[in-house]
This record gives sequence, C-alpha cells and structure tokens, in this order.
Amino acid sequence: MITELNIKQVEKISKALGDPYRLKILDMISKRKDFMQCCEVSESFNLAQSTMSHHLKQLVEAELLVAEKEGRNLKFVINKAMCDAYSRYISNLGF
Amino acid sequence: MITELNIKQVEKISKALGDPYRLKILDMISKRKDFMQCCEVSESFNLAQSTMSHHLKQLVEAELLVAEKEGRNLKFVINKAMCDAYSRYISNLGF
DNA sequence: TTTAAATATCTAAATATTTCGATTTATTTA
DNA sequence: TAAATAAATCGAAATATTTAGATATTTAAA
Repeated sequence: MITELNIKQVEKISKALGDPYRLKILDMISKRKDFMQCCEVSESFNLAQSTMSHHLKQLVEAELLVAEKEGRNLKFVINKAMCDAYSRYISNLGF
Repeated sequence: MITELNIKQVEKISKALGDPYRLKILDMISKRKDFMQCCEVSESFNLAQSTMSHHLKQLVEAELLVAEKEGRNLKFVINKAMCDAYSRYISNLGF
C-alpha cells in the first residue's frame, strides 16, 4: 500500500490529469470495471494512434494506470492505490 | 457544499496542481493554518513578483485558493471544499 | 498630496506539450 | 515465412505555459 506521495509524484500525476483526453480515457476505463485495450481507446476519440499511445504512456508513467501486455494488445486497469494516495494528498491540504 | 465537479473543472484544477511552485505555495499556505500574503509567498521563492502573481491567479481561478483583499495586501486561504470535491472525483475513478 | 508598497497587467522570449505522419518493433495469423 | 495487426518511437509543426521586465493600479503612510 502507498502511504504518502512526494511532491514530485503529485506534480507528475497532476500533469497527467491536466488534459481532457486523458481524463476521458480514465473515465472510460473506470466505467468498464475491468480493463480496456489501447486500440479500443484510440477508436473512441478522434486522435491518431501515436497520439493516443502518448497519452496512455503518460497515465502509465504517472502510475494512474497499469498496463499489462497480452499478446500484441495492451490491457489497462486503474491503479486504485495511486488514485487514493493522490486523493489523500489533496484532501490533506486543508489541514 | 460542492457535490460533484465536471470534467472541465477537474482539468483546470489538475493543471493548476501540475507545477512545482504552485504545489509548494499550496503546501506553504496549508501549513500556516491561517492565511498568507502574496508578497510573503513571493519572497519564499526565487521568482519575479509578476510570475508569483500569475501562479497565485491560477490557483485562485481553479478555486483551490480563496483570495481576500485586505488593504493593499492579499490574504490566501485554502478552499477546503474544492480540495475535497476534487479529491473525491479522483478517488471515485477506481469504481 | 507626494511617496512608497502590494499586486496586476502587458509584452515578449524561452521552454514544454500536443499532435500527426512516417517508421519501427513485436506478435499473431494465413 | 509473409502479411497483418497492435503499439512504440522519432521528427517536426502547432499550440500552450512559464518567466521576467516594464508599466499600471490601488491603497497606505509620510
């Protein structure tokens, strides 16, 4: 379990969350309850494959998403622990 | 009380949080428990006054900070309700 | 009422991010 | 093994953000 994030991690996660496509991707994957493939995500938006790959990479590097390779596909799941750790950091700001 | 943020608000808040200076400003104001003046914040970092003003503006526009004018000074306080609403949005992603 | 202090605004340069198309790599299927 | 599919990487253009200096505005103090 992740206890506390440092400021560098918070910055990276915030940057990853600061884009409409990436927020929509997270929302989409979130609603699936299971996982989502890269190409599926790509088709849902009017963006080039390389662009989508770039967005997904940022979410994975911020550890908001976990990517599992399955054959030639990628499966994405939300990293709940990281979302919670980040969420905790923000809600602690008031104290 | 803020119940739910829309995706545009989440994007704006995330962008505001995606900068090391702005995170440090929030942290600093947060630790003060009361408030903080703009010029004080400015002195703590090696940044021009106009730059600091710009950063603070973004935090205020994202409604993470509330600015109260007091004479020729500005007092900042953390908008706890907004932090909590944002925090809730993120932690709900896993569900 | 002049001067000083705190903050905001404007402009422009430096830097970073987003996007796409082309190419590459990895894996599967014919 | 050749062709097809999924995803990553590279290079370059378009766009956005960060920053500082100069100037303007607002308020307080001399």
